[in-house]
Amino acid sequence: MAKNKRHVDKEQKAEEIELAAMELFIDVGFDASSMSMIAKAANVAPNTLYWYFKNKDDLLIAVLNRLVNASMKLYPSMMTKPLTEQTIWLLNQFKQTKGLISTVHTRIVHSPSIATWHDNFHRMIEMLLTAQLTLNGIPKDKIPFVASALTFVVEGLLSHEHNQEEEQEMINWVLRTQ
Amino acid sequence: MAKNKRHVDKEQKAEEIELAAMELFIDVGFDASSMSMIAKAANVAPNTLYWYFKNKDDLLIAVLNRLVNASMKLYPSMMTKPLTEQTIWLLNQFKQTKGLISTVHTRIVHSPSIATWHDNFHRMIEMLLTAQLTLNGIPKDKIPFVASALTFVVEGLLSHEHNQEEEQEMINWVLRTQ
DNA sequence: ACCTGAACACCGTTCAAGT
DNA sequence: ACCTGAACACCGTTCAAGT
Repeated sequence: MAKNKRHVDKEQKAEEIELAAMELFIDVGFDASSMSMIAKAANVAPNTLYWYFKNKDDLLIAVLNRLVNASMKLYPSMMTKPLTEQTIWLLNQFKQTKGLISTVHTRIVHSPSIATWHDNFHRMIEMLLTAQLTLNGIPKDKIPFVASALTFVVEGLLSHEHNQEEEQEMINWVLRTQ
Repeated sequence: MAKNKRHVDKEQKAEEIELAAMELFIDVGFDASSMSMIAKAANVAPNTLYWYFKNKDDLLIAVLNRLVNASMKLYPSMMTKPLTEQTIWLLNQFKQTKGLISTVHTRIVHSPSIATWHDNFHRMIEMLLTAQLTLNGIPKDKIPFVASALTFVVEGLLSHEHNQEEEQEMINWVLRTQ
């Protein structure tokens, strides 16, 4: 049906825009990626972006979801590995989007939708960690604490350069807690 | 001498601008504080700011130095207290400038002077922590590690809401490491 | 429903001109 | 040396008009 085809086209166009935005956000950063640049990369007029996304923050959220989904798709194959290895893997996944993490933190104050996204993201990570820490025999009452500590260390390692040994050492140190 | 008086006036005007910028940066954030708003608050024309500061990032650096100096002026009275208490105090000092921390991290990529400032800031914190950890009998070879961990935990506690007990617990945990 | 040209208010910054 | 009015190129976003 024509109606269905149109729907598919809309999804496709939105995807093109999100992919163009994703590349620019990662390569040159959120602030330096103007809506005009994104539009040009997606072969549409600048204001066309506003047909698909309420504003630039909403486009950022779409891109963030895409990145998280891509990582989560790969995660099942890591799930059975040791927790240290899993954490290092997660760290490296996030490293590719280093810049977007501080962008999210900066925009939380001005954008309620970014704030909500950030909350949900941390809730998801917390659930994932809680499940894994339980499997690894961490005492139930210590889990929220270790999950927080692990989050802090990963974020810390993301925003300050450390070599691979130091990263290993810090992650192991958190996980040795009991 | 007239020459000297002129010099004093220049310092005073620069101070007024920095104080106006500081208030706005803290209250509404760096991005939301336009150069025009800052100029109005300092009773000068917008382009006058560029006589005193090369650009908006340089004005940010001046404000950051002001904030750090204000904290460091209070620090000596804390120096003799237990390390846990010192860290909590430091955490609370930084809490007032929560937003500027992620601003700095975001701008590092685009501004070499912000990047340099950030490096120097962490070098200073590292030195301060190294001295204090030594006084507290932490083994010499463990110090760089504990200093990093403490930095990560403080930054983590700054960007994610935690209650006072949790803050205490996390800081104690890092310091218990040996 | 989907897309665009043109415009809007604003941004950081520069420049020529004034004292 | 210090300050400004006016302008520049750009920004995110809106609106009226087209298909």
